Amino acid sequence: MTDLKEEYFLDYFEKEGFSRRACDSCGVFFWTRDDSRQKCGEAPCEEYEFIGEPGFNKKYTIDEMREKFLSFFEGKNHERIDPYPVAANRWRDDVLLTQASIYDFQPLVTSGEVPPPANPLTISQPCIRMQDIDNVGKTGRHTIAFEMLAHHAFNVRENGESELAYSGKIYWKDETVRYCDEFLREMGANLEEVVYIEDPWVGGGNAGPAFEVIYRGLELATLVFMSLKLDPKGEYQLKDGQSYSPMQTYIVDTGYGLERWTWVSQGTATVYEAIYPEMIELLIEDIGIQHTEDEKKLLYKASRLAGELDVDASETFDVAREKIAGELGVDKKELERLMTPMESIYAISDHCRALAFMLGDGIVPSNVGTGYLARMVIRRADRLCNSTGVKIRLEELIDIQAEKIGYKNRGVIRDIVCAEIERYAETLERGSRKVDQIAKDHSKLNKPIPTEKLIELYDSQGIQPSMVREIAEGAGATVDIPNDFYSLVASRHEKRQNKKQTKVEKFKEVKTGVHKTKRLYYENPIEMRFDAKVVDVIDNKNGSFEVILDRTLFYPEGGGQPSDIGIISKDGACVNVVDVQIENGIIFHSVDGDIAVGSSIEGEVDGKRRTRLMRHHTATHILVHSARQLLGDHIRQAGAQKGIDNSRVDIQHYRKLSRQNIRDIESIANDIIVENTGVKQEWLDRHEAEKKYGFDLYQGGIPKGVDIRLIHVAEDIQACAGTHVERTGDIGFVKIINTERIQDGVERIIFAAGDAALLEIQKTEDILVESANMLNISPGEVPKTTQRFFEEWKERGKHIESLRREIAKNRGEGEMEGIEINGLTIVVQRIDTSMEQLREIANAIVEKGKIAILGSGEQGCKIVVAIPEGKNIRADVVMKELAKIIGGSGGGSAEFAQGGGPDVNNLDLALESVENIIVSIE
RNA sequence: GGGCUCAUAGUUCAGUCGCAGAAUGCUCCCUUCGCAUGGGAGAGGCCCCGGGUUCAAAUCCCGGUGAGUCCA
Repeated sequence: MTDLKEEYFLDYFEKEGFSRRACDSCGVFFWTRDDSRQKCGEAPCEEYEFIGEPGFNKKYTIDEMREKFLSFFEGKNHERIDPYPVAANRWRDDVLLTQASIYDFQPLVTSGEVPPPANPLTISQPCIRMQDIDNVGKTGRHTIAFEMLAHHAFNVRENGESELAYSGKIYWKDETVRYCDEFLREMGANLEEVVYIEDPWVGGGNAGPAFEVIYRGLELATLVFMSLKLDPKGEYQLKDGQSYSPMQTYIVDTGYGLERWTWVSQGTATVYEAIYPEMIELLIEDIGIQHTEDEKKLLYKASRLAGELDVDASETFDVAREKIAGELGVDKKELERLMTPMESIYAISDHCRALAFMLGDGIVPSNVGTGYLARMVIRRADRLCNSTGVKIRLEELIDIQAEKIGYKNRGVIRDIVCAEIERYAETLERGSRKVDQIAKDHSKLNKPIPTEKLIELYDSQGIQPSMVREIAEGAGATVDIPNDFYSLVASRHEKRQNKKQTKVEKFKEVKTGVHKTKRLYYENPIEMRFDAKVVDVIDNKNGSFEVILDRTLFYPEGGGQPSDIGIISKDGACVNVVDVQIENGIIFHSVDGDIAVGSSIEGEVDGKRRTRLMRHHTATHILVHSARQLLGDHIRQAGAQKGIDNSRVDIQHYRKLSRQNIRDIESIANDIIVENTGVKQEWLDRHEAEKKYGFDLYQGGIPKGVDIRLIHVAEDIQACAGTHVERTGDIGFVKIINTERIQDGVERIIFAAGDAALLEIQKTEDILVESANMLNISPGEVPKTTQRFFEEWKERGKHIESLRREIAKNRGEGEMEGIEINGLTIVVQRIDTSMEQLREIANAIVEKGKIAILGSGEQGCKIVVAIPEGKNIRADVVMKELAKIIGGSGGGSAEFAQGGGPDVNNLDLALESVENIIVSIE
């Protein structure tokens, strides 16, 4: 086992006269030009030294700094790349948000499968990191939204396998550190004060040596040399306790914090004041904060000290704040009064910028995935605005940031925020009613609201414990919020089951020499017959075989399109193709009979089925495109499944689709079909495609490979591997059958196209006609008549009810003779009628001051016992005795009991026993 | 993707095997010049849908639908 120590001894350091030292304070190793340096230089080992004393030769705005960096590296032969969306799940499915520039190139570029868009390259990548959300505004340096300035170089080892998509060495550690020094020098930094800390980097299955670049207390950049991959047998053991071995590729992964560089150049008290001064000013004015000169000075000093705050390290903000107050010699309460609103303003500014990025890149608030993260941030910002007294509406604040970034979909962003705030207000309203109820209950009992209840309220209603306390105190109940509240919530979720589906390695035994199958279905999508040679056959030993052909028209399952089926025949004998799969470019035909390797065969695809699938596939593209035209650019496919009879496609949208929306989407889609435009396919280099059409290409998943296949339908372009009709008119027409909301922010559209659509319409029409026939009316009259019938039905129900009551009353008041037992008048009767009727009659008898014991032999055997108030006998006790006789049971209150049993034959016997029972009870 | 909670009068909710309830709104009457208010009477329910258990289900169990929410 080795560590990475020798990796840090660079020729560049030697040449430049750096020396390696260990920090007196924290013990880490670092490199410096200053022989007298004792400490690593990073907070908390040292204070921020640039506050009040800008560290560069000029103050930069965030935009100027970005441009400075990118053009610097362009000057060093790097190509400038456009930023990727912050929603990383638009091109990779293992993460939700973009958290670093290297995310843009994972996993396909870093593994060497796909070449980088340029090499070397430079980029300013917007990122969102939710991990630090609690620190935002308080530490002076944390933000959830930031831009990572970066330059990357993708290298391949000399003995690297030739099959990788790029090759050779661009540059490695010495050049990377030199670039960093040069850029710092150009900015006017004092290189004597720059420190390179050794800090091995580990993440996402990769690792490598890395430097943290520290200048005047602040980490300005991280230079990562990704060169290792997770390997249980690897020779390097790193800080995560895992073993790593060298990768075929080795990659320069740098990250320069745009906001921090801007901050150092300005020397403001916090990073926030450097990056969005206009917004902070706007908010201060809106809230109406006016600080005296003394207060300003105090805040300034406090901000500087706050750099040491870090919830991970210090126990709580409370403790840290006390320390600051002590150091400044002011009252903690007074300090809080000044700082809290400012901290809120900083956090609001940051959250709004994060939301502008998220919503601008098409994230729709939801209860799952990135949408959930967006929802959390919106709610947090909304709470901050309310508690701080911000009067400007949140959507306006977000819009300011969105405008600055330059998003075009600002109308939609505002609408999303409005909808989300509205919804949150409803949730809070609902929640506070619930809490109020609970609080009242507990204050009556004089008990505190238990923690268990708090957790349930948070988990299932989304009510913050602090809100529970607020409401509860108003209602006179007490609440104890445990310090580890959120970990208690987490432990409630811990019992997760890790049922990872391991893909059956069914095709493993295929010899490596087999070539990729030639895919004829792309060239001839309407051809259904073809000739081919059998390349290999796998016997599944259960009567089925996997046949590999040199070429095929059979479409393998993929992209939500089921596989083709059909037949393969040889000399008149044929086998059925029941399933088709693709693995590494080799297509496997699952058949129900053996065929000799090397034989020439004729294949025939089930054309009717395939035609329907193609229609549905093209219709899917058209529907998504139509929804996009109608509702906005945030509409994105969130999943799809093509079928034979109908298909479904899920789209992202922040409001429930209205009936009108559905009709509009339908008509736009059918207009495209009537136009009968051509459906074109195009193979394009993936980076070129992304550049040309954006990441909206990847609606139906992210394809593999260097070249990707694009499908053009009208103005719509999507990366897609499926089979399509040749012209939109071939679809016939498309009909939306139903829509449902499968998650917040995701609507499922179920539709049919062509003859399948006709069948679906006929089906619903049949239902209507059948209904109409039953009512003896024409279909057009169904709604009106049904309405009338329903009203009448209710009316009659009520009428019958009142008649029954009247009958019961009459019977109860009638000539029914009671028997006298121990001074009680008891009416014992068998009336074979419903339970309801028995009850009514019994009630009427009770009204007269008599006891009623009534039995019915209808639907089994029922008995009701009713006793007027004040009689010294319990109805439920009598009932129990009677029930025994009829083999059942019963119960109720002292005044009214019901029961029954299966033995109808014993009913009369039971009623005859009443006298004995009552006597025995007494 | 996983977990939790909820569904009852127009609305907000209580009820938790045994007669379908409250508050509010609505209609009418009384009080009042009128408004606010106060008093009285009344209408308003496939207790979300479908199965099961039970003598008996709004209530318990299973499935579905719809809504809310937490986590990855």
